[in-house]
Amino acid sequence: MTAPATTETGAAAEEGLGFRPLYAQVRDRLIRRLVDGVWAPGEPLPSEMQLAAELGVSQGTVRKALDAMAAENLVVRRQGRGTFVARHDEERIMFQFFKLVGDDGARTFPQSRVLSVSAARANAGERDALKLERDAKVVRIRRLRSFGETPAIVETLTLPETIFPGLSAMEIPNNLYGLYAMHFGVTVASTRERIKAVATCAQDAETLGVPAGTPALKIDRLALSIERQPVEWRVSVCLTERFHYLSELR
Amino acid sequence: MTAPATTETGAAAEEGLGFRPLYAQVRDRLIRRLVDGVWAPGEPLPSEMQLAAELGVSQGTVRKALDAMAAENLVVRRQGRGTFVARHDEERIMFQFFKLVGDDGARTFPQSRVLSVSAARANAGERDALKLERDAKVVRIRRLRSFGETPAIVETLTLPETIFPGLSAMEIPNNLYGLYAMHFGVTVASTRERIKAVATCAQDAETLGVPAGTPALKIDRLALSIERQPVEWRVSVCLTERFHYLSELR
DNA sequence: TAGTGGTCTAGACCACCCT
DNA sequence: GGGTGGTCTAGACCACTAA
Repeated sequence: MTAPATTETGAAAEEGLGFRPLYAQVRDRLIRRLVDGVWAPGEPLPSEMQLAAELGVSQGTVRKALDAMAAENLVVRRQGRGTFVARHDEERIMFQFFKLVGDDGARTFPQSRVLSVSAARANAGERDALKLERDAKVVRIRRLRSFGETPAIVETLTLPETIFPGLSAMEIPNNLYGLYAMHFGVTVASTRERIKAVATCAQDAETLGVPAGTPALKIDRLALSIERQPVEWRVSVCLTERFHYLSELR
Repeated sequence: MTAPATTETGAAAEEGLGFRPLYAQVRDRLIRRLVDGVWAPGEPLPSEMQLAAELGVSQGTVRKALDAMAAENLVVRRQGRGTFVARHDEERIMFQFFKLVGDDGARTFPQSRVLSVSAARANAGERDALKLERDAKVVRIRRLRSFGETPAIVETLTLPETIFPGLSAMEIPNNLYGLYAMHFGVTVASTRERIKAVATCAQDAETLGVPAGTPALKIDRLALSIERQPVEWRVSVCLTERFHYLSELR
C-alpha cells in the first residue's frame, strides 16, 4: 500500500473526540493485552513487524506505540533481542518508586517485619483515598522496615479487598509490588506522594526505638494501576538521620 | 539524495566512542546554539525544514532532535505555530521545580523577603556542593518566603561569583531563575533535591515565628545548567503544617 | 547468519494557527 | 491560503544479540 494515511481519523472525529493518533490507538490496544495478561512479565512481545502485520499498520506506527510504552516503564526494549513486558523485580522498584537513599549515596532496599495484618470495613479516610464505595472492605498491613539492624520506617498500608482477595491470609513478602503483579495481576504504574515533616507520635517512636517527638518524614503514597485506578494507600513514617529522600527534577 | 544513511557514523566509530546517532549530534548542535544565546527565550527557532536544509539532514532527524529537547523542557513545540525556546517565567518554574503544594491542592507561589545578601570566599561545604576551586568567591542570599501572611520557608542560597558577577549588588527578585536567564544567560535545566525531616534550630524558628524544635522539611537543592554545571546551591527549611511536598513518580 | 530493535530518509497527508 | 508541527507509511541500512 502506497496509499495516504487516512485510517481511523474520520471515525474518531465523528465520535466527537477531537482526533486520536493511530499510534495512540495501537498503544491502547497493546496495553489492553498487557492488562489482560496475554504476555507475562519478563516475556517478549511479538516483533514490531509481526505486530504491524497483525494490527494492519506500518512498523513505524507500532514502533511509536512501543516507544511510548517504554517511556511509561510498561515494556523494556533491548536492541537485537526484543521488547519485553516490564518486570516488577526488586531492582526496578528500588530505582523507580523507592526514593530513600543513604547520605553516602548508597541505595539499599530495607528489610521488612510485618507487625499486623487485618481485614476490615474501610473507614472514611480510606474510602476517600482509594475511591471506594461505602461498606467496601479493605486489608490493612502495618510493618517496620529496617536498614540492617537500624529501624527506619514504620508504615501502614491499606488495600481494597476486591482487588486483592485473600491477601490478609497470605504470607506478606518484602517486595509487595512483585506480589501484586504475580498473584493478582495488578501492575503499579505510577505513584503520587505527599511529604510532610512531623514529630513522631508515641506509638511510632516506640516501634522505631527513638524518643517521641523525633522529627520524621511522613510520606503519604497513593499507588495507581496502569488503568489509573487507586490500588494501594500507604503512609510511611521515616527517620532521616542517615538517609534522605531523593528527588530529581527536569 | 536517495542515498542510504551513512553520515557521521564512521567518524564517531573511529573516535572510539561507540556510535552517536545523527539526531543526537543535531540535538547537541542546537543546544550549543541555545547556550550561546543565538535565539532568545520565547523566540521561535527556524522551522524544521529550514534547520534540516541548513544542517544537511532530513526533516525527520531534526524532528527527533527537537522532540528530545522538548522532552528536556528546553524548547516548547506548538502545532501550527512553531518551536520556541523555553521561557523561565513564574508558571513554568512553579510547576517544574517548585513542589510545595497546599493541602487543599492549591499551587500558589510564595512571596519572598530578602534577609541578607553578601559576597564571600566559599567555605568547604560550598566548594564541595558547587564543585568550586579553592579561593573561589560566592554570593550568599538568605530570604524568608511566605504564603500570604504566613511565613513558611527560610532559605539560604549560594551562587558562584564567576557565573553571576555583580549579583550581590543587584536587586533580588522573587523569581530568581528568571533573573539567571535574563541577566546572566544561565538556564537551570534540572535540580537534585535531598530531603530530610529536622527540628528547626533557634534562629530559623525565630525567623519563621514558630517554637524552636518544630519539625520542618530541610530541602537541599543543587541546580544544574543545561551543560550540567552546578549553578546554585539552596538549602530550604520548610514548615509543612498546611503544605506538603508533592512527588509524582512513573 | 538470521532476526531484532535503532536510525535515517523521503514523501504524503492531517490538524492547527494566523492573516 | 500558506505555513507550522504532527502523523503515517515504506524502504533502506546500522548495531546488537544469539544460535
